[in-house]
Amino acid sequence: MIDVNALRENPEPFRASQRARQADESIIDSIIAADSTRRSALSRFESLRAEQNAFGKKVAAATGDEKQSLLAEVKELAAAVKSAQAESEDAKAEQDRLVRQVANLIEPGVPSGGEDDFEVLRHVGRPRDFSAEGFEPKDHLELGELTGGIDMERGAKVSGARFYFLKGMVARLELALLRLAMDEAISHGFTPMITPTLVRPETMAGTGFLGEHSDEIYHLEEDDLYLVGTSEVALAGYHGDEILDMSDGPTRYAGWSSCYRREAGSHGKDTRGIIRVHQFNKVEMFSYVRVEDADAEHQRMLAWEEEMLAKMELSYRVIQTAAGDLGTSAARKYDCEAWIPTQDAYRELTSTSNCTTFQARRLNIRERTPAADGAAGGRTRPVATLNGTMATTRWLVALLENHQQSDGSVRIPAALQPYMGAADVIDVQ
RNA sequence: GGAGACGUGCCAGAGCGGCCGAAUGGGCUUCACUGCUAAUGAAGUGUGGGUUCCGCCCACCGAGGGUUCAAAUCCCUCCGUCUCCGCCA
Repeated sequence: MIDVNALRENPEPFRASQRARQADESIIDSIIAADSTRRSALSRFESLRAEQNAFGKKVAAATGDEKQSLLAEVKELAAAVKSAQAESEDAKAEQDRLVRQVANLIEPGVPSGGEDDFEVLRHVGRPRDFSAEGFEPKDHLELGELTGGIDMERGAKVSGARFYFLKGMVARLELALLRLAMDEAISHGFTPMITPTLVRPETMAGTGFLGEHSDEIYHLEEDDLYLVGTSEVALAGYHGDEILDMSDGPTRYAGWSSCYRREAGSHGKDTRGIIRVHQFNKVEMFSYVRVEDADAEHQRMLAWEEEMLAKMELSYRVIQTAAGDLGTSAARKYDCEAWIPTQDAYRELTSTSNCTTFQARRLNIRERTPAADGAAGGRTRPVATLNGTMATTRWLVALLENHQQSDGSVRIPAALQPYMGAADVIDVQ
């Protein structure tokens, strides 16, 4: 959640952020009003409570008749305390309700506007020219079927639409991709993690996914558990309610997990193949850093993603998402989109977000600041969290299509070959 | 699935309904002593919030409710940990 103290001291950036996100700006003033109501209610309650506490000491010391009369006297006070407490709690709840509706304060330079207002930062590599090579590219599903590697029909039979089986060499290709991604992450200082995919409501809410996107998430009614859409959820919750030591630099985790998405509201979109599915696998980078280091870490994550794309020998572009298309938690987001020949389009393969202190505030994750000139006891403050994609099942789409050969076989990028028993091609069956 | 025990500060571990934000031990920090280390002694050492802000006040003893003038302490629910029995991998 956003920093209410900062908002109170200087509301204008928050108003501007709301405007850029095309969100409700008036809520900022509602929060300021709720905050002052809350604080005066709290003061009232606390002074009454102090009075009651003082009285309680007298009651404890007194005996006999004196005690009885004090008891009669304090009863009224107890009732007043109770109602003041209720008022104060209500005011706090109201402020909370408002504050939780506000998405993260955007970072400077994030373009205003919605989904189509992204900024293209650069293009890397050239899209492969199939007409110059003299053949028409097949799409990833056709290639997957030719190589015996993707079975959508049986996926649908067993589990329904948007489910699939990966088989044989394509299954191995996914494992190779994810293992390389993990190894790359490890080499960048990430600790490998295999995470839970079912989480409690508090964890899901903490990462900011239960807001406007809650219809995207699978919920198990019987157990009140949510299936995660990314291991980011578990990795953010991992240090919930903890005070971290950030003196040795960022704490980095690479999460490997299955991811589940309902894809509600995307009926008819990307229905062919495995580009948009209910279940896929992902290796995700997640960093806890000091606020001052957040921007630099974000740039590093983007660079690491680009390294992976380069190893996969894919051409892509890097975009910065516009404010209105950022998630609730993100203050800035970069996507890398790979060229997909049969769609004549760039499609998202990676996404890296700087969530600044937004998630950490909700999940209560702090660090101890170094004490001034060696004195004991530094203060605590929220850390920043960032996440970024190292690889996902969707990458197979780009790999299959971009590295296909005229006969429908698929070349395996050199970086993946060691993970596939040195095979260099996926043959047609 | 059945029966029971327990959840207190960085760790261990006390805690009659008011004198408990919490004994004691360890750890850690600082200081003193010592040629260095060790040992010893002294002081300090949770988090969040309010404020008339070098001080005072409020809240927090797994979480949430309740009883009471007053709850770490009593009652209920939930979460978690452990033990035993049963069952299944």
